[in-house]
Amino acid sequence: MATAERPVDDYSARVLDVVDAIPPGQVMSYGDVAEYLGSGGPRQVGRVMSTYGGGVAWWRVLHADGTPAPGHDSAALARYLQEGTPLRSARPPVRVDMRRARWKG
DNA sequence: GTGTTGACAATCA
DNA sequence: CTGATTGCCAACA
Repeated sequence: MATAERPVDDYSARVLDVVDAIPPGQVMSYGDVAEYLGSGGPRQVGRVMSTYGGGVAWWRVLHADGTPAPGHDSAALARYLQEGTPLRSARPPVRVDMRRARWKG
């Protein structure tokens, strides 16, 4: 086997897979991803994102109130404007219109 | 085994 | 909007 791809855990792999499946212009909250997986909780998803999130569209994963991750709100805003994500506030505090941008698998 | 912390969520003041 | 509080789950010292 020699398939030593990402030594990521099974749970982390699922989280990354879901995030990678989110289409542009759409977003999911940490709790939504956790619920989608049916295991763990929003905190586990957030922890996975902080560890392996660098390989996926982390900006498509935000808080339940539509605010992007900390330290990336500026970068995330640029992505939203580029992807055409429905924003409620186009300037800090950046807020995404979860009512429309919320994606379900 | 216990206590603290965390890219959370929801509610109340 | 800020702060406090509770619930949830896992990692870490």
